[in-house]
Amino acid sequence: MDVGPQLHALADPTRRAIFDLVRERPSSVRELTDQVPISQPAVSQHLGVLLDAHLVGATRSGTRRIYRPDPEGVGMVRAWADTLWDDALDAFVDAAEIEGDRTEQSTHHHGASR
Amino acid sequence: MDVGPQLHALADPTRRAIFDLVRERPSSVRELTDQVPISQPAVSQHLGVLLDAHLVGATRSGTRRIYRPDPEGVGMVRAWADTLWDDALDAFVDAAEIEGDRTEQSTHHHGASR
DNA sequence: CTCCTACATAAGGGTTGACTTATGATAAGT
DNA sequence: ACTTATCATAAGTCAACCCTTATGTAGGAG
Repeated sequence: MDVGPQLHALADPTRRAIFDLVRERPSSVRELTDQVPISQPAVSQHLGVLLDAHLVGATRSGTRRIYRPDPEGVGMVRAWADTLWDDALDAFVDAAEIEGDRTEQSTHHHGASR
Repeated sequence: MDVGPQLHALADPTRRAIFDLVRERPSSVRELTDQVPISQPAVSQHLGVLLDAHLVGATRSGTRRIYRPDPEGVGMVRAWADTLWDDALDAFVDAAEIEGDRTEQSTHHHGASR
């Protein structure tokens, strides 16, 4: 599962702020621009990145475009984060062992835990 | 909860690859450098970013430094991702309602606030 | 039809970021 | 003590990125 586009999109603070606003309430570009200290084209560009990452979706309503969160991209991020958690938990157990064991390392003693 | 540093760190593909290697098995800088197509200083710089984000920790073993995953940063990412999931789910339900309701138009032309 | 609002795209500038080579610091081996 | 191996930091280069202003497209309203 490649979460590259999603992580890239969410790495930027401004873009994450816009994404949070969309999560609070589906909004038009105009509404979002009014709540963020950047220009309207900048907001549209950020929304484009979020759109490519399938983190938000758009539905047209007259001349306006209502952006809302997209479960697809969000679900990918959540699944990926859970994978991180599981592996990190194992590593944490290993680290606890090393904690009381780290004075005797000699050469190769890499006991992989999996 | 500010996951800015964590997301910034994990957004870069090379850095994410290094992080995955560390998760598979705690490793020295030398070992990581041998498995990635960049120079040793570049690897050290990436590890510095991951270290600042508390995504990895380091324990010294002689002249080597063994890097391993840090549950603190990883836990923050997981908790944040779960928040995203919950909120996105609610928003998804709301979006379903709006689907059959999107013609609503207020008579005022300037009342944009929550 | 004409005007106005909403949004997207294009082009340019300033900043951040990732990689390189060169060098310094520390610990182990001979 | 000298050398070797491991890792970090410094300085410089080049591409990616974010924001800006300017312009184009599309859909109501008069």
